[in-house]
Amino acid sequence: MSKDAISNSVIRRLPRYYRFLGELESNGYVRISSRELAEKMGLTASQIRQDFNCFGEFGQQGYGYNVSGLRDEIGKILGLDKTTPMILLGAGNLGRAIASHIDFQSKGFELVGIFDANPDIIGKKIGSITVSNISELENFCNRNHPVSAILCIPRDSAIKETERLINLGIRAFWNFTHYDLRIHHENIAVENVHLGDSLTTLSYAIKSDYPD
Amino acid sequence: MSKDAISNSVIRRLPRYYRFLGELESNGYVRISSRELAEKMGLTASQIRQDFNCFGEFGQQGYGYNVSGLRDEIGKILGLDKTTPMILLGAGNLGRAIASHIDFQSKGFELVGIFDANPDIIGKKIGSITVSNISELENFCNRNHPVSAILCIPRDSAIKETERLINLGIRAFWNFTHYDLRIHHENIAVENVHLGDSLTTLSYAIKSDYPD
DNA sequence: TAGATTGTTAATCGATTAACAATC
DNA sequence: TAGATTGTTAATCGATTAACAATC
Repeated sequence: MSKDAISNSVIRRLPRYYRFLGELESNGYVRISSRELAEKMGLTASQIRQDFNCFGEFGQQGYGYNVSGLRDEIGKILGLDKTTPMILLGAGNLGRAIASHIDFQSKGFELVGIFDANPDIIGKKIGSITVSNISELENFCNRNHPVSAILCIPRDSAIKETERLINLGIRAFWNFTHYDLRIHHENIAVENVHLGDSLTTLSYAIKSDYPD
Repeated sequence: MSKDAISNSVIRRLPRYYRFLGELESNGYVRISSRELAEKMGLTASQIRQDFNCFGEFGQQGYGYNVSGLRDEIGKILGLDKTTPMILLGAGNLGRAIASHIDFQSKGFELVGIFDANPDIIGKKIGSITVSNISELENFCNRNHPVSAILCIPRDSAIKETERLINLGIRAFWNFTHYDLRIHHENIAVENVHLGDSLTTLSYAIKSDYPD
């Protein structure tokens, strides 16, 4: 908002830059040129310089970029320097796996609550969090003010629960439902993850290679 | 290969068309115009017609598209009319969730084997499949000839296991490892899924909205 | 200073949108 | 036949790449 709107293509590359710079840092790199980074990432040096220049001048002519300095800058742009409370709806197979597999802290979030409707699951612990009855959502949100939510619930309940969550102050959705969330409210962010679409793309890749 | 190469942007939209057409079909739609489909999907009618015309003439002037006919055509393009055997490496939280959560059949695959190195997991059942010791991989592949693999293994073993799988005839990877697989062999397909990057993007969206 | 590499402008490429003749 | 909507060409827009002057 402060600068001209950054294009979506650039934003989507930032997490990958952040990851690569982290690896370089662990491997002892102190500086890196756009040319060398491009080689490692399979991009062009031009693109890398254009991307970084959307946000400011992070490099130094004749030297390149300071690896850890650049990583920190990108981390700040991505908002990884602050964490935001997040809740999970749906503690089935996928929900449980997400809750235990993802490193929320390093992605700018903190998982603070897990909710489900199934009595067999309510009360069980996932990591350090006890699964609550989804009817507790109102109480919980009024007390703890989470601003983001993961949706691992059945497709059919997605629309209804989304509306409910928006009314409770949720402003960002990480959606694993088999349903394309398209929010018409202002200032609400949605990241749809369609694992099925991803696998389907692989089917195309493998089968169109070897025509019969 | 038969036609001029289809651009990646088009391919990535096909699974979504396929999903929407399936829903329309369930809801009793027989025909649909590009204009109406565009509205429902949040695209332009132009784009939809351009996309479909990459593969042939699926519509009829003055009428539009036959919903189930069009869906079948796209299914065939995506290779969903045949299934291909797939194995899973790594039966931790995420691997188990993928194995039980994904409908492989409808995506053109059949899950035929699950492998892990952890003795606590080997021998356990996930759905109808018993987890095998990863040392059995050679035997299994020589007997069953899977052509695709899901990687839910730790980052560090990804490179080594990928090489091993390629030698065993695997031609497509669905990669959940925190590592960008870039295969230099010909005719090997990779679909990298970076859940962490997806969540990181959401951090950006939510935090850049409200500058401090 | 000379060499290296950025920041940035200009050129190219590809993808999306608009327009319309063909045709059901 | 008249109306609707496709298939397809042309125009626009945006993203990537190339080039180079600025500068460390």
